[in-house]
Amino acid sequence: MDYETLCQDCRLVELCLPYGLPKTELEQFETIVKNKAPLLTDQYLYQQDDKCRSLFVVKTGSFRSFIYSEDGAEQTIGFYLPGELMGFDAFQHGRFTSSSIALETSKVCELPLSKLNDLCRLIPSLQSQMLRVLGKEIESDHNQILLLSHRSAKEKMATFLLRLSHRYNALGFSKTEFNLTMKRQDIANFLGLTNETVSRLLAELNHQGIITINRRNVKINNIDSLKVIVE
Amino acid sequence: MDYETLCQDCRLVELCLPYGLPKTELEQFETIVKNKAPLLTDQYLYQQDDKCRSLFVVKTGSFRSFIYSEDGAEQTIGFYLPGELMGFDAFQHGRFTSSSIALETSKVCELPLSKLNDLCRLIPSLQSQMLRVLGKEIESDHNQILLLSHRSAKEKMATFLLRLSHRYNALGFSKTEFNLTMKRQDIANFLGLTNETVSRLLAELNHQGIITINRRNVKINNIDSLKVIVE
DNA sequence: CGAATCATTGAACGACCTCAAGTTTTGTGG
DNA sequence: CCACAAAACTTGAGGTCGTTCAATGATTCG
Repeated sequence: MDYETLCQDCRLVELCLPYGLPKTELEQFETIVKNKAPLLTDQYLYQQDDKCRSLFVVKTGSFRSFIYSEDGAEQTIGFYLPGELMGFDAFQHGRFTSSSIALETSKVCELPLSKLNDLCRLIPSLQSQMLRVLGKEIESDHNQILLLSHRSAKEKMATFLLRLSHRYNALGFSKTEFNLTMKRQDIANFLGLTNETVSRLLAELNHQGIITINRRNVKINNIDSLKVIVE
Repeated sequence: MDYETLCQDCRLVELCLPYGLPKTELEQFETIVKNKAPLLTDQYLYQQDDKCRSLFVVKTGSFRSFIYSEDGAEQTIGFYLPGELMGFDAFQHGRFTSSSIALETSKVCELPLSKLNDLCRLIPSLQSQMLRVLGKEIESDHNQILLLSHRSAKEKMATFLLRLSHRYNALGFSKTEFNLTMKRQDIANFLGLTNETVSRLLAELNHQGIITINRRNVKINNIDSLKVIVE
């Protein structure tokens, strides 16, 4: 077996689906994980309406998921960092209702649904984990709804930065300095804004000294100021 | 056993969790369904941060779910009609992350989680149904994100009416005439608008003859016009 | 019947968008 | 490695849609 598929040695195991599984069951889980060739920037992991045969976990890199609305415009639904699962939206009809694209060279673990389902029946705690992760997805969508509904552009921008900071921190990276792997346009679309507005807001935060931004590199100088903006 | 708990005789069974279960398994499922006293208008089904011991299905009436954001303001997350499940957002940490309140006198079926989990292990097709319904919830949240991000107030309003029409139709009710069970304020909040804007938009649609609205009674006179607005 | 809640309507303001031009960075082929 | 084109990003000016504030009307309920 390929070294890379060993969950036991994966630094992300505590954030991932098999979190909390006893060693013997973790070993069972490892056997269903498939490797996939790394994806290059702008390469699709899956496309809307594709038949869904697997779920995917980000191992390295990052992804953007989005939906084509009826008029053909894209709507970004979310960004995925290491340890996060993608593909749940296909559970209803067996086909993906969104597309997922690599924002940089990225690796994923593939979890074939047929095997995953069988294993869930054998391992109740894996079953619970599945539901927990699904609940997390729903909660995160609710937070996004919250953000989009009644927040000013500035609040949206600050929240976006704080959430990224939080997620990178959970991954063991710096919570004050990181690189945005997505375009301004992607952020704007995700937040229900225009890229011009995003550009201006980042410039303003930069000017106020709250962040230092250079292209895609962000340094948060005053995290509390961001929190004040969000309230 | 109370008659009301018999899923076999429930007109909603095709929309509900046990959809597609063979008769013997449906009978098993029925044994875990608990009755609950009907809820009156403005009565909470559950509150944010409550420990989640059960999921709930709307049997009659309707509900509004919402989240208190940090500043204490409410954000309406969704409206629930008969056949729809509530409570999934609690899967992550075992506590509800939203509150649910009856919009009118309403009945629910209660599905105790402990028993439901056990049964899912025994009945694989129930397990699949759970995931399917969860996928539906996620897809519906994604549609809401889509709606909130880049749609004009008019598009939001038209979409809202069309979705209600569609859902009432699926329940066997008229798709052209129904009563709104929620306040203008609730609709506004749900759509990321103000109640004044909702009022004006409904008045405008009424003026154009596309709908006829009288307080909470809506008649859709020209469903195609609504679809044109949505595109 | 009176108070409270819900809904409607008007006028003015402002946040964000649109349009447009310019700058910086990235990518490609010679 | 350079030249050039394309893409990404920034910045400015003006316009618009939806909000805010305010007043009035309709309905519900004790």
